[in-house]
Formats: sequence, C-alpha cells, structure tokens
Amino acid sequence: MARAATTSDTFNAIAEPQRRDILALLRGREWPVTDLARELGMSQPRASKHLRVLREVGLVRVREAGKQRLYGLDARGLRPVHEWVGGFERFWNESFDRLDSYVQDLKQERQEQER
Amino acid sequence: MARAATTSDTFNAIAEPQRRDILALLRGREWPVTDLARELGMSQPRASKHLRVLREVGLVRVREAGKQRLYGLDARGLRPVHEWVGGFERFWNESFDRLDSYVQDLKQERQEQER
DNA sequence: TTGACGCATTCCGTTATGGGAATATGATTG
DNA sequence: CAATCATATTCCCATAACGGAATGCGTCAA
Repeated sequence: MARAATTSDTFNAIAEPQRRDILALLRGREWPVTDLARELGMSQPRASKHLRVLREVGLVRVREAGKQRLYGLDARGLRPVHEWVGGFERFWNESFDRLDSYVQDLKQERQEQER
Repeated sequence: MARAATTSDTFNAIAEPQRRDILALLRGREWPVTDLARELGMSQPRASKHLRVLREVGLVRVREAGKQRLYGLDARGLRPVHEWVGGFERFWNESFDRLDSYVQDLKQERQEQER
C-alpha cells in the first residue's frame, strides 16, 4: 500500500489555489474556457484540467453553446464543507485560556533567550 | 517547472480525511499522540506526520507533559476558510434557474436515449 | 546508569498531481 | 469538404505526498 486514495473530493478540489480562483470567477457569470484562462492568466489546457476536476466533484456545470462550452458555478457541494468548518466556530471564538497562557509562555521563553 | 508549490496551507491541511478526523477529535480535549493514534486507528508515525502538518499550518498546538506531548486544537486558522466558503452561500441557496433547466434537459435526453 | 516509554524523524517505495507541449476532437464557417 | 476555432486529452516530466518500517532522541523510573 502507498498513498491514501485522495478520492478527489470537494475538499481536495478547493485545496488548489487556481481552482479557488476559478470558482470565485464563476460567481459572476458563466465563462467559456479560453476567456476564463486568459482572465486568470493560465494556459487553456491548464484551465481545462482544473475545470475537469471541478466538474468531477460537481462544483461546476457545463453548457454547450456552439463551439464554446460555458462553465458555470454549482456551489451546492460547498455547503457540506461550510458546515464541517462551521463545526469549529465556537472554538475559534473561544477565549483559549490554555492557549493564551501557552503563548505567554513562549513569549517569555523567547525573552529569556534574548537576554 | 513542475508542480505548483502546494505550500502546505490550511486548505491543503484539511483536504486529508484523517487530518480532519484528528481535528474533530481534538475538539473534545487535548490528546497525547499514542492515544490519539489508537483512537483513530492509525500507526503512531502516521499520526505524528499528520500532526506535524497540522502544526505547521497552526491548526494544532503542542504542550509538553512529561514524556508525553499533548496536542490541542487551535481552530483560528479555520476562520478564513469558513469565510471563503461562506462567500458562496448565496449561490447554493439560489434557485439555480439555469441549472434546473439544465438538469431537466439532461433528464430528457436520457429518457429519449432509453426509448 | 540502564531500560522502557512516548514521540519524531528518516529512508524508501508508490502513487497522485500539476504543468507543458503536442495533438485529438467536435463544431462552425467559408 | 477544407480551414478554423474552442476545448479536451494524451504523453511525459518533476515533484509532492502518504504509508510502512526502522531508528533516533528525550524523559522518566528503577
């Protein structure tokens, strides 16, 4: 056995910065591949490949329009992600007592080292 | 040039299912590595490696406790993720007129093929 | 000091992934 | 039909990433 099956899921799809850029762009309207690639400064094959990943996890949809293919956003797959991350909301809002004291300890150590 | 520098960021850190499991576990309390590994059914080196990634992006913190190292959650780094994904909220709540009709088209095509 | 324990790291093998260049494919136009 | 445009795919390379096994290292107890 070797690597875990990254089974390209939604989390994986949005882990790549350029794919996040694509999704953000598609919030505005549908885009044909070439235009999208130019707008984001990437080659056409590159755009197509990223779009494929996004399509496979269902975050974008395609619509044929003559010889163009218009890509549009389908954000529904992001909802579970939002919910999963949201499950930590009360933790980043917490006072983090132990964390605060931990950070204080670090600072103090550093100061002592600097002496 | 080859692969883009996945510069292990938070998105990447949570793209790995086992790391998400770890984070979820740490919501409860701090855990020493061995216990955490056993609880999640992974080997100790594996747990250590995942914990390292999480540590490097700042999602967990460590505290020395005798010969143990207690890992705890620091969820603050998840906030930007939550916000980024949240930027799509109105889209997954949308009626998706065009999307709906698109899905209808697909269904119809399929039915026609089945005939 | 010697073991034993807890954890991190290293080494190695395998697979996934992103990128480029070239090419295939499908549709439109002349 | 030929040429062209828009897009997808393939081939190949380099590297990142995960896993296992073995090992290093610090701490504590006897």
